[in-house]
Amino acid sequence: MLRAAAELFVAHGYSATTLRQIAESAGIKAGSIYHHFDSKELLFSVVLDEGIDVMVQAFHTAADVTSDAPAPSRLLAHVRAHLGALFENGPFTTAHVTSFFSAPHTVRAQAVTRRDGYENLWSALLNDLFPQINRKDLALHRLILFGALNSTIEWFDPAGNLTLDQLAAVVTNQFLNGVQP
Amino acid sequence: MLRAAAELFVAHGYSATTLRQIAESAGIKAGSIYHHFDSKELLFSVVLDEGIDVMVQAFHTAADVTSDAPAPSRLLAHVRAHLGALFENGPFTTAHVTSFFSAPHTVRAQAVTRRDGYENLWSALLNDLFPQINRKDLALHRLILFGALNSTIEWFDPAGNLTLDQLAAVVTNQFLNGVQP
DNA sequence: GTCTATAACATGATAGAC
DNA sequence: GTCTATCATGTTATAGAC
Repeated sequence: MLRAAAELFVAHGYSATTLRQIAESAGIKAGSIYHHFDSKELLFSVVLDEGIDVMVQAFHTAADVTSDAPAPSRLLAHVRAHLGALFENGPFTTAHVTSFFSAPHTVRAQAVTRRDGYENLWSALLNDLFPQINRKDLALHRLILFGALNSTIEWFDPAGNLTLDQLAAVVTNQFLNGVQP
Repeated sequence: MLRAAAELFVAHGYSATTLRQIAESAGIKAGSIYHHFDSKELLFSVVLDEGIDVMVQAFHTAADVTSDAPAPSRLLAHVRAHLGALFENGPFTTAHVTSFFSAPHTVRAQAVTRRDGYENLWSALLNDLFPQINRKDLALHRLILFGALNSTIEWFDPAGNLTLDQLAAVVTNQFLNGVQP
């Protein structure tokens, strides 16, 4: 049922998604939702939290596998992990990208706070990979990278010609070397 | 009043914004809106169209000014123009980024169609600037760049230490050369 | 061109039976 | 844990006076 809710939130945004739709998609009636969640806002909060968990877990898996690899390989693994969290691990992570602006302010504020942990993981990683670049610049580069990664859900089609591995390679290479061939 | 509507759509998303809010913010009553627009969807459509106009106009201005400059300067001018459309020219362009996913499918489909024109301008520009790179790769690089540019509205503060000119320079340099210092 | 009033309906949430 | 009501309210949209 959390999954059903997340899918609808992703598809229509927070306020356009009704509890009746969620209930129907989960095979129950609307009133029954309140036995599990005290409010619609709280339900959405749980969906977002789940999304963060998926991303954090993907990050740590990538970190374990590539801890002693060269910098470009490590970066590629983490880019691939983030994209995997978006495209392969359900609608929870995607909700952060599509439904964030349609959520009430209180929910947004909570989500931002919880996302900090994940973003700090990335900051530490980049500082570790590129010790010669100062941290302020690196923080900007991270935001640019995040923007590029998250916006892929607006145009990337996992069933298309380009695979996720290839997409990760393109984004990583663009991040490291720019467009110059 | 279009401006008031756009600001509210940006702040709360499509469906969380009510006609009463828009009317109040415009200094009239809700019923009066229907003398100007036939429906809420149509009102939002007009807001989005206005946003595209702003972006296209910014593009052409940048093109006129830098038509015979070297490639990096031309790219920088266009990046700056796009960011200017987002941060300096009102809430119409921003609506495309923040309120897109909370809008009804019909409105989304229209917006996508209308945005094609603007995206084609960019495709032509990049093909012109980087003739040595094949067009398929360049199309991917454009999508990555767009993602980075549009997502700046989630974190960039025009009143902060970093200026728009500096932001444009950082993004352009990252796009051309990557993070390596 | 704006107002008031209202129709017609959808929404989040609650109460109590089973 | 799910159901069937139902409440109270808010929503888009319309009709007609001014």
